[in-house]
Amino acid sequence: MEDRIEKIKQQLQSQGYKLTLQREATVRVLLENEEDHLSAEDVFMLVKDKAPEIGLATVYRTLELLTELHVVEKMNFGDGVARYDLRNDSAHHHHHHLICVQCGALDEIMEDWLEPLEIRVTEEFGFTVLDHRLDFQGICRRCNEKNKAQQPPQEESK
Amino acid sequence: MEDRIEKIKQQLQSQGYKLTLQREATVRVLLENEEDHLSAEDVFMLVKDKAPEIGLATVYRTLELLTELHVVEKMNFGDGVARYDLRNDSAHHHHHHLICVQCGALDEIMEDWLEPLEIRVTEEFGFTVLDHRLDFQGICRRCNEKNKAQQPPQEESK
DNA sequence: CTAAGTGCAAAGGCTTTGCATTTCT
DNA sequence: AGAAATGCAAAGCCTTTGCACTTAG
Repeated sequence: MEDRIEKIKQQLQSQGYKLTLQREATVRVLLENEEDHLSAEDVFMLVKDKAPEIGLATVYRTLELLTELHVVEKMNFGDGVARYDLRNDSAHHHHHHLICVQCGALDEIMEDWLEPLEIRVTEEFGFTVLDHRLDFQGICRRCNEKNKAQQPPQEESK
Repeated sequence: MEDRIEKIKQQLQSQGYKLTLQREATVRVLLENEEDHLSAEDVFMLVKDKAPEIGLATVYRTLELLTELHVVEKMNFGDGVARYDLRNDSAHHHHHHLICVQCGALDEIMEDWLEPLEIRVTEEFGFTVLDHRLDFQGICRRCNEKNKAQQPPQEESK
């Protein structure tokens, strides 16, 4: 944990960036919530516990900086909010998402299923893959079961 | 072409929606630009040729309606603008994207490479797949060649 | 000391909404 | 006729930016 912070610190410093209290607090929040996909607003609220004076703009600026340094990955699930994930740049962190359109649950597949496809992309398209995103939209197990139990209406509510 | 418009018309009517000039014009624009990923603004500008009085709000409302009816697919490439694609709901239209991070080119793979993975998702996660999205980010063939020709600088421009 | 970073508030995009008016069925 | 749809402008989000002040190195 501390060593990972240390590493990110050095990454910042080696690029000539300063190590401010706000930046460290932000990185800590990201580390402590590695499993989640936090929005800037989420990070802001969490980071205020550690650095109450921090402003939302600084959080945005820090997340942008970390994205440039490839420390975090900026993601977009189509709900209009950017979400940020710490990158495990050791192994390809590349997880895939299962997004339930009924209840909104977001599940993850932690394995990387795409290696073979990346090879195909490279060979057939001359395209060098740096990153990828695979999302499935559908009905999650829980909703599937719920629906089976109580025969659902034909029409969607909206 | 006309038959596809007819089909969408009927789809609208069968759900009790009215067939306005604006909606038809919007659908035509989408049909005529099927290969592109138009933003609402793009659609708006194109549709103004056919229906000059139309307002941007109507375009948004129409695109939202068509999304609900699964006539179009709303997409998000992370640049903060929603883009809309007509869905070929006959065959799984599901194309994948190759996004070049250097020049911004957006190429497509028109085949569906994910059938086997969908089966796995269903079996291993009890998740019913309705749709999916697969994007690769990286360097396109053209940029790769350009880079090889003129040994590129070590640092990115920004 | 001085350039980089911060906080605040204002400004920017894209998208949605309220409301009076128009239009389809 | 009556409900649905439209256009316009205003309002709503999330995000970025300008600027004076603070701080890390």
